[in-house]
Amino acid sequence: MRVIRVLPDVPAVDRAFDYFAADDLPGELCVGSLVRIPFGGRRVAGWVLALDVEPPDGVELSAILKIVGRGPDQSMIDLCRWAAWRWSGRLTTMLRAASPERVVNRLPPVRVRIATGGDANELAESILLLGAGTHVLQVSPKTDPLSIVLAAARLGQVLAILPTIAESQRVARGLRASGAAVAAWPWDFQAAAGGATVVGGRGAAFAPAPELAAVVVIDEHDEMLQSESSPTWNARDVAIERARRAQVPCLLVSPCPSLEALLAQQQTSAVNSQTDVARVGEQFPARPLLTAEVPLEPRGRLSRSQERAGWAALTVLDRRGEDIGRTGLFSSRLVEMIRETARSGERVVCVLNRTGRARLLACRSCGTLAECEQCSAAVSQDDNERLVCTRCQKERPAICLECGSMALSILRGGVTRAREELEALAKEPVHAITAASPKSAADQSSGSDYLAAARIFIGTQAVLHRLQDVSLVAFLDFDQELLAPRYRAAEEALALLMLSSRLVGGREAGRVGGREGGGRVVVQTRRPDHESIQAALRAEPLLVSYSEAQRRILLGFPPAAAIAQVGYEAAPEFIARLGAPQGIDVLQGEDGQWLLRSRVPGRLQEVLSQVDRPVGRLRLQVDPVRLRG
DNA sequence: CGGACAAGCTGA
DNA sequence: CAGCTTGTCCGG
Repeated sequence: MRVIRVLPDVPAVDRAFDYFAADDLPGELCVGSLVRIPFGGRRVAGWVLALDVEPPDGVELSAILKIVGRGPDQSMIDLCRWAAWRWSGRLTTMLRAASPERVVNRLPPVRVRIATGGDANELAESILLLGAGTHVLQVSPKTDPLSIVLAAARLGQVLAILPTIAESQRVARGLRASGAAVAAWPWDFQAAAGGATVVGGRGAAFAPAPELAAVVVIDEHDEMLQSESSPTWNARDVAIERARRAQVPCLLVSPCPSLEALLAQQQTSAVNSQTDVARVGEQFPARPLLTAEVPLEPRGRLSRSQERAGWAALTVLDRRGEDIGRTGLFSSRLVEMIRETARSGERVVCVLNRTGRARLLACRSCGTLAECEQCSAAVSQDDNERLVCTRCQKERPAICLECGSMALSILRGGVTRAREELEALAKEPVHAITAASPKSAADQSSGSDYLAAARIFIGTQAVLHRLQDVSLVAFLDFDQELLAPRYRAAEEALALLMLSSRLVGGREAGRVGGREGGGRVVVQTRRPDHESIQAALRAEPLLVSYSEAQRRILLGFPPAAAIAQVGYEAAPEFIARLGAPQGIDVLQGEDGQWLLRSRVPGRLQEVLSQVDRPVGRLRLQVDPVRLRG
């Protein structure tokens, strides 16, 4: 009979309990094993956190019911603890991410089968030779991720993390073809634990890898790498920490590197020592924040000509001189380009990040802005022509609250309205695609229906992920991206232009894309000098990094500061319990949410871990991709 | 989270 | 005061 410590798989219970474990239970009992336990009158799953512990006196222990299977090992539990600390989340949430989807009973002997064939990226190979540390590799939009992963997969077991599962599966196929043993996360826990090269989405950051030789993050700037619900852990940052602990190189790959990546690269030489790998008490090594002294230079870069070749030719349509109220969303020059492209049988995609029919309306007779009768936020008009509040979702018919008039004019239109407008201008069918429209509708592989022959599409930025073989991508209102009330707006805008470059250039091996491919990206803007546009125009993404770094330092946003957003009913009580700790700024937002900010490394995490959560719904998001919501 | 139990409200 | 609702606590 042994006494073991188990963390119940109950989100609200962030505490371990001790249990007896009979010696004759079938299955192997080790740290990280998944077990079934009686808990509070129920039977729940749990993780074994420690074996042969000293039980506290005065408590009657129960016995575990069953050893279910294998789970995350000790090093992965430690990494989960770090992530729970870093993003002020619960250990349970992180352990779930690190556990197999289905029961795994036996682990195969560890045997690494490395990649031998395939076209490995030479630049990646040379950077990997530098050894342990975080290395930023700035590539071209059309650099094939597979070639990068292949370069790493020659070293041994590799962890390859990509923003989407779909793209990770493409890379997995390529890796298999070159002779590597591949584990597709989240399905192949067993193979990963057996030494296969792991390929997956952000969750793969927590896959087992006993013989880890390198970690590769593809498109490390991509927001998909961050969890949108709290804890808002970011796979890139988990990858950096994981590689540091394992003393292996971490390759952060992107055509438009994030400030987080460039900062992390700078730090590895300073922070990367064996001594701080072990956790001391509950304290973790805090990474420095961005300062003006940090050089923003990727360690690896393609030649200028190689890099430029992947960025599509960008046409900037300056609308400063125009009366937008009269000319609408489509400048005559743009309509011309759209018609011309469609006439030659090629595909056009227009991007407008506003759904529905109208996003801002005013009464035609009295001029009053249409507001929500309940919370007075601006209302938008949905496809059914009813008015919907953008804040509280309350619906009402399209009537002016002031004078009862039913004639409302659209000040800012959405995709539905723009589609009608474009169809009239282009004189050919235009297809609207939004995140809400069915996935297969625009997928040319799905069928031989009329959409396969369709040439003009319009939609929110979701279209950029839905279509292939496009010759023209047009952003109808790029200022909306540039001036979005989000602190990452400039980087996000550049990422959109990068993604568009891929779309018009294609990234298939042997296909010529980007500038040489003839595809075009067009932006309509009143801010033609904005650094995001200039960066794409000159194929020099670091232009955004330089100006962004200054702005983040000035305004106190990540990675120059740590921030946390606190919301929901329990927020006031949480803030009250927090008090006014040193090194933390507490700012109250107008929408009942609070923003916490600290410019002292690790201080925010330290303070947040000391506050005990009040009862009730609480949203606590550390360094989220987006504020508000 | 979900069950147990205690404290408060209602109705005859 | 039974019977039910609402709140708080705790689980090994």
